[in-house]
Amino acid sequence: MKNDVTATCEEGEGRLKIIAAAEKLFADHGFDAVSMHAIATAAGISKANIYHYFSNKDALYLAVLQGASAALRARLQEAMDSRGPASEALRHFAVSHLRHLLARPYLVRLFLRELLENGEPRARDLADAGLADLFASLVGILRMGQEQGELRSDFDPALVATMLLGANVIFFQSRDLLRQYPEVHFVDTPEEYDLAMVEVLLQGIRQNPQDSSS
Amino acid sequence: MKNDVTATCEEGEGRLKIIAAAEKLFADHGFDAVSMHAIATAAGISKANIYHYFSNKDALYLAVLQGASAALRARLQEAMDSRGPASEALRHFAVSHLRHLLARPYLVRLFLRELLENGEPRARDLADAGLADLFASLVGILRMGQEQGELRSDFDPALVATMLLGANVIFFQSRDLLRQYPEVHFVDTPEEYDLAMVEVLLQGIRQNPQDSSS
DNA sequence: ACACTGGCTGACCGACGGGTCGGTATTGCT
DNA sequence: AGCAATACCGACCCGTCGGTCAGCCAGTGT
Repeated sequence: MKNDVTATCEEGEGRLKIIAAAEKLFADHGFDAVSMHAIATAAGISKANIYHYFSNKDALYLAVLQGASAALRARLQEAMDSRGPASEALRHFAVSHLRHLLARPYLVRLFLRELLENGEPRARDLADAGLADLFASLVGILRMGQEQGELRSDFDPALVATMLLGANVIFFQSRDLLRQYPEVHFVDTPEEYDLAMVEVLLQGIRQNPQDSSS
Repeated sequence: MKNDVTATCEEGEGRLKIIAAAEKLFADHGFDAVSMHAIATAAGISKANIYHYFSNKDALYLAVLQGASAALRARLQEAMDSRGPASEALRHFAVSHLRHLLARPYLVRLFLRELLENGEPRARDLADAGLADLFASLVGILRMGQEQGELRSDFDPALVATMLLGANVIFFQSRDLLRQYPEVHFVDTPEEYDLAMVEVLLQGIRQNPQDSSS
């Protein structure tokens, strides 16, 4: 025993290689479509060796999800600190959120997969908790904006939070698909997309009497 | 041969039972997690009998997807005929779209699953085509509204179409999750959600000088 | 009565899945 | 050096997978 605790979760070079390989494969193909042999090969080790680190396939999957959850939460923490006016906070949140989605596509797809699952719970709670965090923080921003009079108070913060999250998720999820349509020109500029999206949320799209220029 | 054509695709009682069972199972658990035996049991027939109707598992899956695609497209046709002012057309579209999503949750999850897939193409194109239809029709409505001066012309129709679709999809996808939060009270009233959502899109959420009452 | 045909089945096959076992290479401590 | 623990592997076990096959059992035309 060279150090105090090894049973927690950190350290372990081989472990990390396994998790990294499994993360990508699970995200790309789903739990059942990925064999332990495939993971082992991708990680450059033998299948039996995986069982040296993880008791079974579910445990490995859970570890991957937990790692993903921790990573995403950590990175999204930045998006969640809201300072300044609500409009600015919203813009910051949206752009930051989308950037993190795009930076970790495997983890995100892992989460979306879990959200779709209707059979084994496996790690639903983890995915749920992640989304709930985002949701709560967004609602907080909006409510603050309402209390300070910057935003109208006759709309449901939860509704707008859902819309913003939905806009980001669908952008992430159907980006490749949208890319095939030439009339869509925001596919490769996520920040632009998000800024315009937040602007629509903020200003609305209906022709307003007082602004008709540009 | 009691009737003219049997080789096309319709009719076939056993066939339909198989497809119905497979549809639910595939939507709930995904392609790889569902065994032919499970489908057979759910359909109340023997596994071998499935191969009497479908050449293999992929063919069955494809048939399910095609059926789903046809069903969804047919039902969504109603949502896509846009008459009247753009605002009304949008409301109609959104509510109708969401209603159809909620009425056929299995099919929809099947599609979302396919959209997530990154491995075998299997039936990506079908799912893609379905989404593209919706997208195109929505963009059409918005563009019309712009040309007729009802909507501002400085926003990207594709952007707003994406937002609306995203809002509906995320509502569908995370409905159960949202239900656990008491502050969210639109979970069980999809029409209300969609009307409010479209209203936000149309009117915006920023405090406008000219309207401050209710 | 007969054969024939289409819906249907249980028994079966090879392949591959997750998981185990016995054993070896490597490391680090004394 | 000796020793124990760790990291790792090839071979194997057994259940289940997708898929096949020979045949059963209605119905039905002759």
